[in-house]
Amino acid sequence: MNGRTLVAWNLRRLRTERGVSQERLAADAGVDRAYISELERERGNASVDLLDRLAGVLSVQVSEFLRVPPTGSEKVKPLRAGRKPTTR
Amino acid sequence: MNGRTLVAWNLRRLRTERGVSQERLAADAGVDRAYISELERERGNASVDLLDRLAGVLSVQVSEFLRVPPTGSEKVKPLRAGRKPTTR
DNA sequence: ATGTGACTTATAGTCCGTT
DNA sequence: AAACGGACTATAAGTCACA
Repeated sequence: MNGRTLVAWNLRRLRTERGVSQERLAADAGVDRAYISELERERGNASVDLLDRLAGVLSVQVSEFLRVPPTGSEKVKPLRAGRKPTTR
Repeated sequence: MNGRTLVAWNLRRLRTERGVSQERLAADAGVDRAYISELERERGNASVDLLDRLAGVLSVQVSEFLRVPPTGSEKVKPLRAGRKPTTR
């Protein structure tokens, strides 16, 4: 998984986790809404400085953007038939 | 510690650990030698794609570049006078 | 609320050199 | 081998209108 994909994935994850819109995030970080959209679709190639600003707004470490997603979370894999998982 | 500083620190760390010159790393990653120098001195603001290429050459995950150095390794702090620390 | 295209401007990244 | 500068070129970053 390359860096650009990681950024896209994590950015969208962190943003939606917080229930904030691209518009809102963009405004808070002082970037353009269209660019956030591009980053989340892997069309933009963010600089470290930009990641820094976004990390600040989202209150996370910059490194969060390069975190590798746990296997199985990339595509929301359909569960294999069988015993229903116990609610942890 | 901001992203740019982390990249500078980790890039130099990973490169020197391997005993490779800026010139050599630059050539292998297909980037300019002068730019590697800038990155290590926090003057350059790398893009994620570039970090990707460097990570490839250095055989590490991209996230390595944003790893926070262990406390005490930033400046090679002079030891406080007193009991000599036991070799762990 | 997000995606996209067309456009501008700032800067990432190159290439030449010198110290 | 690395820091540093200047002049360049490619593209990140920002703006806007519209689907």
